[in-house]
Amino acid sequence: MAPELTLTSLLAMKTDELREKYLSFFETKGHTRVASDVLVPTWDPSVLFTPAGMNQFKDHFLGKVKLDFTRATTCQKCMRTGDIDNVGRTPRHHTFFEMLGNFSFGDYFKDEAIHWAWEFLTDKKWLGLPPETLSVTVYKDDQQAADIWHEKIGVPTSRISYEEEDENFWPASAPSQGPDGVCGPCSEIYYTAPGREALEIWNLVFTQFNRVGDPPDNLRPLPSKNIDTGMGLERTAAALQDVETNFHIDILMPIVQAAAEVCGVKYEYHSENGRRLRRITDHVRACTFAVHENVYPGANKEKYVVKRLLRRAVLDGHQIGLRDPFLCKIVPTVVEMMAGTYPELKETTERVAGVIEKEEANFFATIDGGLNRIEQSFDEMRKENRTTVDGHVAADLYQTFGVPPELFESLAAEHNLAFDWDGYEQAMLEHGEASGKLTHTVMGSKGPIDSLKQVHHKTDFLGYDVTEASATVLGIIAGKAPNDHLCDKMEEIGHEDPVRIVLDKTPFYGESGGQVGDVGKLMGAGFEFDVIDTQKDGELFVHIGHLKSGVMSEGDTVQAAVDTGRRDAIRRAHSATHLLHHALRKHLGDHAQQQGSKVEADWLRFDFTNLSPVTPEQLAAITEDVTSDVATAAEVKWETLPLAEARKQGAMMLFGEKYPDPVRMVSMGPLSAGTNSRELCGGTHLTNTKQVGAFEIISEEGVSAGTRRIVALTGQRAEQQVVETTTALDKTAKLLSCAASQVPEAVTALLAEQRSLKKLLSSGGAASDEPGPKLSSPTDQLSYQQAKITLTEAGRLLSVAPLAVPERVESLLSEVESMKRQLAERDAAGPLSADKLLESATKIGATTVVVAETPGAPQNLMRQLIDQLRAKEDSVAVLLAAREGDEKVTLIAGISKDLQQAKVSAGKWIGPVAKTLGGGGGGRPDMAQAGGKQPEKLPEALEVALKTIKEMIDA
RNA sequence: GGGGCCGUAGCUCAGUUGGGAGAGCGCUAGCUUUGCAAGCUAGAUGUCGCCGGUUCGAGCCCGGCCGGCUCCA
Repeated sequence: MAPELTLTSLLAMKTDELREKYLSFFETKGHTRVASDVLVPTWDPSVLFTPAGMNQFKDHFLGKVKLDFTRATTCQKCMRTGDIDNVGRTPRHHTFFEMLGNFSFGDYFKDEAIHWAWEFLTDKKWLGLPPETLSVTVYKDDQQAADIWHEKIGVPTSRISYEEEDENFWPASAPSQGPDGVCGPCSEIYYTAPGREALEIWNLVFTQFNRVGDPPDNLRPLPSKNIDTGMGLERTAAALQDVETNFHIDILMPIVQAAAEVCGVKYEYHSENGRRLRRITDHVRACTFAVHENVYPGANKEKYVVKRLLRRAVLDGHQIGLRDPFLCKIVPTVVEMMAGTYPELKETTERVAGVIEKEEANFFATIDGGLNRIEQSFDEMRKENRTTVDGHVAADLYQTFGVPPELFESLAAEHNLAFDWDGYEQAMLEHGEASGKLTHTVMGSKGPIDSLKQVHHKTDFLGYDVTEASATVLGIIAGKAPNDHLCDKMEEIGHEDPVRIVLDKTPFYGESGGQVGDVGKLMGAGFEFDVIDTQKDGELFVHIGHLKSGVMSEGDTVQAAVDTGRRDAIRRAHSATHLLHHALRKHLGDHAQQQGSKVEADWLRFDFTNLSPVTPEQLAAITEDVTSDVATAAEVKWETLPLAEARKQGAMMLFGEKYPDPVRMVSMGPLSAGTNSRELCGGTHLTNTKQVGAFEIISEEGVSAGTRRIVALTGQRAEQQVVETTTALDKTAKLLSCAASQVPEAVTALLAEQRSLKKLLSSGGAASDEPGPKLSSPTDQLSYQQAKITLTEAGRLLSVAPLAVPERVESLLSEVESMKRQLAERDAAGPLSADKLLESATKIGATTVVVAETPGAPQNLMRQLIDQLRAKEDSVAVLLAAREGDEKVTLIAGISKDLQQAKVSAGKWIGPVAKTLGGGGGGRPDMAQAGGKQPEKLPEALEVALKTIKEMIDA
């Protein structure tokens, strides 16, 4: 052998070439090449990201779906964040990576899997690795695999090792520790390049057991055995290209270099910056794919993971010395490197970079704020002479303000302070506990639904064509998970927990694609069942509800009837959703893609991508568009056609949705603009847009950064909304006695009047009669759209919901009225002044005592008068009282400094006075305030005031 | 889904058993200077996020809602 020659030829093996070779090799072995599933499989609630190649085949393995093929091969985009701390530090760890795999669903097993793996690795036509560079491991009890490797393939026993269940079993340690369900031994293949350590490149999983309970004898053979293998693309490429880390392979090194350039540093493998650049490379690649699939950084679930990945990478940049967004500049390189296999990335490069840039800027701002908080914390530590940063404090700062502990630590080091990582970890653990845990659904779990799936696979959906049909009861499930169970029959009426019924076919729509499930009735011989919701579990439709009368048994024939009134309302809302989507893209641009939607009876919620709020004018234009689309009476059609054909016709496709092939395409048009709406959609629709009836947008709001939400109504609910809006505006106009169009002006004027009255009252000035703005008589007619904008505008001015405007205006008017009354009262009592008060003063020794009522005086004025009196007289005690309406009295007392020194207190003085009035009060020694609820006792109270101050001064 | 923090002048924020809404920057005017930067003096600007409760009295206490930030799962 000439290793140099081999090496040279291997060096030419590019990553893209390896991927292609793998897939075509298994195609020659009868495998169907299946495209990579999405990275964020929203169809699978048990995971946030696709963790392995087998994920998209879960149901295939479990026999829950009808199989179109029994052998498949894929290159799957994957993401794992479990070992996130190791990324960049070790040669192999990634968050985002690609996994090559071949799968058998009850088809071939161990023998073929091992033979083909060997052939692919060693045959000159494929990878052509020298056999002596390969070694394998098997599970200690899997002599069958060991025999195949040794006797059939010819691997010497010296290169076959036996491993424990924690290493060579899937799931790890399943035999002794569980979980129950399908599992099996694995066999790993290692490659040892000249001068390098052995590297695991391929794991063959032989799922052949069903685990039932604890050992012994808990592994039962599966009737149908499966093969699930995984070859790490990056690590195998690294081995073939003879580089020391995955990050140096042909598709990753250019990203590392781009990162180095953007960060303005030189890339060195063994350096802190080297680790940082590799981490940046990994994270920006992961985020590019995630954002491409419309998963934006956010507060929940996968969105949160994306956010955390981005922030980690930004923090690395920050510690390198960057202060402005930079990750976004690496995105084009990522796309360039990955576009060979994933050309769709090119279509969204700009948007992806934009989203990343925004989040980066956001985080730099968070860091800035954090720096101040960290400095404050150092100040406190200096005061208390501590030299170690309290981990709990750091965790608190992180949890509350997002201050990264790494940042805290490095600044602490600069101040020569230690950092308590143990305390930090502990605090974070406590926080995790406090935040609660999420229960994961275990693969291969044995719920009653799963048992049904094994037998029946699917319910036929008839609801596109009919709303009533005869069907057979396949299963009745009662009780709450995990204690739910299948029943042969049920007769209990009035049970509290809903029962779930599975039928062989049904007109009921199961909740999916944002559309809620149908309600209705199942009727059979002598029984009646109320369906309150319909859900889908896999391809089974589950009718949830209550038995109303009779006895229902498995195998019974039922007449299933959907509540058609509600169904029609849902159809209106769903078709209107498509029209709205279409109009949004026309007015805002093609980026206004659906992010999520919910369709109920005559009610719809639509989330879409848009960076800024939609203006009222845009909303009006969008509403008008939809309304005229409705008026156009365009035909609504649906057809089932191949995915590729639908794409060609320009159907809108959404990420994160798993489209079957063929797909169902819903078309409407031609619409008012002459274009058509085409969406892939499984929902129920109208046959003509005219049937939508009325359409009304009732709100537009932000739901997370870069995403807006519109809520709208259709049919009667929309009409009712129109009436309510019109009525509210008319009522407001009447209250303000102005024309509807002038409501905003009138509201502004009213607010101004309220403000100036408030000011007048508190300043003690005289009332002035400013005429309000001249408004025309209430006769003009507004179009509905104008009326809506007008009312919304008024609502904005008053900071209340549009429909709450009349109420708010009414209360404003009455407030203004009462202030005017108060002003008038004060004017009637004549002007108040310190001199005038002095006229009624009495003397107690050297002290001037003023106890008086100051009608209509607000608190502020009373204080001013007291201050004036204190300035005029050397020794003075003042107590003023003013009625507020018929039920309240306000008292304010103040005394001069000499009296305070003589231990006289305004607070103590005012107490008994307030008590006389049925109130209480207090304050500082020099100035006190109190109130009472019985104005009629004011004269008596003033007597008490005089008496009390006399006693205090004399004492 | 759950935890924490924040919402006070145009901006950044302070507001201490609940008792006169503040500072700095910015803004306007005047003064000073040959001019600029700046300096001095005076002044204006607030539904204290919204709604309700407790209280004689709430920016402050309690409850609900809205908005923003943040962490955990």
